[in-house]
Amino acid sequence: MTDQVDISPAEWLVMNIVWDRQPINASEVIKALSNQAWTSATIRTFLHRLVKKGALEFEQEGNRYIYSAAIKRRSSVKNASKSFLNSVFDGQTGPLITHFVKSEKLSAEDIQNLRDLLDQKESR
Amino acid sequence: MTDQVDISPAEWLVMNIVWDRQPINASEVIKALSNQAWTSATIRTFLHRLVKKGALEFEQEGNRYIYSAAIKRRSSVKNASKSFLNSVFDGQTGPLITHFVKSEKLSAEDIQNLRDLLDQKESR
DNA sequence: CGTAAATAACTACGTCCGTAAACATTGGTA
DNA sequence: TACCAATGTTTACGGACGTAGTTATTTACG
Repeated sequence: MTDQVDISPAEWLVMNIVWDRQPINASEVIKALSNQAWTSATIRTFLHRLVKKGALEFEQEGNRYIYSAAIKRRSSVKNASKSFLNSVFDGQTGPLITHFVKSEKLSAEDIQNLRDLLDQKESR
Repeated sequence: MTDQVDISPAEWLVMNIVWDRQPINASEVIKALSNQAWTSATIRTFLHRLVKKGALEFEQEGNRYIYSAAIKRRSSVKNASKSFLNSVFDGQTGPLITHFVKSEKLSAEDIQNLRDLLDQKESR
């Protein structure tokens, strides 16, 4: 509700790093994303844009910035998930979940967690 | 694998109509999307672009086109879902499913279906 | 047959995105 | 202190996207 910042797919990778390890500086983010085929300049652009969008904030320390998230992960995930649900699955949650259960791997633990969740869900 | 056509969020709404009701002409698509705040010209642009992308094909009948999907819904959903999973949930299916189970409504039927699915999933 | 209505094709336009190079600034090191 | 390396800032660019107006074509109706 309060947030509503649009995060692009590439930017999501950056945000997830920051949410996981904030506060964090640019070179650490770059290192964490070295598996992606991006130059450091590209990642710095993403950081810059995310600050401009209001998704990140920073504190200056010497000549570098230490980034932190300025928006909540929970609500950002919620926004993005809702959009995805509505466009790809026409708002139908059942089919969406079915799809992921069917086509992705789940550990025994994941499965047990889900069973528990479904129990809770039902008993209310 | 074979497909790999990028479908934008707005285009997904169009594709879902077509997959559900093909073959279908433009004005039927427009009517089906009258809940969206789009002019008919906008929707015609989407149809046009989708043909160009190879996601739709058509047969001419008089002065109008009858559209059908040229790509499989299953694999398109799979592609889009994979991208979403990777960017927003960092590839982790468990958290993704948990999120949707927690934050969206599920009918008793949905829940039962899921339980069955989990049983199958486990026993192999 | 002429003309209006429907339909498709073409054009447009600002923004976002992925992708980065070029430039400016600052701080550490020789 | 001079200069290189790291870091941030600015600029760039083509393509996709949402959004639609304009133009051309075709068909149905009066």
